[in-house]
Amino acid sequence: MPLQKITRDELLARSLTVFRRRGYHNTAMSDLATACGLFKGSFYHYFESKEALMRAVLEWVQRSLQEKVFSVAYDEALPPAERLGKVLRRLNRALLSAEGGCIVGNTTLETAKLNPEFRGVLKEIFDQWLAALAHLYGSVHPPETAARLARQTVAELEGAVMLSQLYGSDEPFREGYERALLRLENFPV
Amino acid sequence: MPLQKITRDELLARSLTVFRRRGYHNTAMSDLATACGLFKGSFYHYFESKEALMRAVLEWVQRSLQEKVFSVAYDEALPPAERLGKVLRRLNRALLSAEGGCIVGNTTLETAKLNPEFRGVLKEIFDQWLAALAHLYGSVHPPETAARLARQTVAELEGAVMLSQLYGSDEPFREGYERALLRLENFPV
DNA sequence: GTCTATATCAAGATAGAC
DNA sequence: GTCTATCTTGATATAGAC
Repeated sequence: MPLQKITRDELLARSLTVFRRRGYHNTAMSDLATACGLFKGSFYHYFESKEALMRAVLEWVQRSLQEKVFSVAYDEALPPAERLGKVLRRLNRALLSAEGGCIVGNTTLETAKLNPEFRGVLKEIFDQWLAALAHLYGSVHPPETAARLARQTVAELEGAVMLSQLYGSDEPFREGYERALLRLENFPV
Repeated sequence: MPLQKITRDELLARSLTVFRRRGYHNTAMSDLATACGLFKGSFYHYFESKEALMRAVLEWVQRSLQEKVFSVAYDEALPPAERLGKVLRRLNRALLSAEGGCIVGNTTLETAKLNPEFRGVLKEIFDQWLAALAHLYGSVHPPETAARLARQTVAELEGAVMLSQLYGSDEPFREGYERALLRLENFPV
């Protein structure tokens, strides 16, 4: 039942959920159109191709994460531990506990090897994620250690989402989340 | 230039490398045929469908890992630390340092949500992987801790492969590898 | 067991009416 | 801005010759 009108941001948001669940190559323009209440021909009024749409989705994710999540790591009004907790909670909601898992991790494994443009945006996202965590861990650890803990945390969270998705259980992810917090307490978890 | 003859195992091995690099949905039967020196019609002499082929590939991976890698964890002729080193080195060669990353992780994120048959084999692989590591960590830690460390290690290695693939650097993976070893030394890494 | 040829279908994309 | 209709391509899969 086609809608009368839809904003570009709404298109991106709905496309995101479809890509996250079905993956990039397995998603058809008709899937996206249906999810947006459009007929598939109409989609090309907004985006010239499926690839351009995915690029726009990833760029939108990158901007949202930087503005609403990673930026919290640099908010000097809060103590580092609170910042980290806030970042992790927001990551969890925005990225990691959604149906279909993590659009960033999914798309990285499926397409980053093959598509340089996707790879570029995905690297930006991971760069900003790593920088935010390294900045926080840097309040307790020397810079080298902080950077290493950031890599460990990101790897662990992405791997934990994979296991949580596969087993249909929150446990692996919750464990990763707890350990990410402990790394600010001078525990070398 | 088509070969004269090819064994089923050779087909599986070559198909595996193609699926690992290109992903499942993005791989065409013609890609697989070319990699095997066959014309695409000939492929259906061995496998009734692309899905059946992928299933066979995953089952083959599962058997190989259990026989050649995970089984080492239970070899009582060696001390646990040596067993763990051996398991990790073999995992590294078989699964994690190959071009295109890890077929198990890639296929999990791309297809496990959508295809119950793939999900079954993939779960088996992760179950056996987790059990092998938990068994080894169990030589130093209580069972609950050992199981948790196994989950942490698997998650971290899969996430590290993702980052290593994306950045074209071995570092994230090597770090995960080192930490996996330290977890047997009573360090809660 | 492998090849050629082909059937069938779905997907990405475009054109033009409303 | 959305719809209908259609073009084109490429993919899975099959049939039958060699």
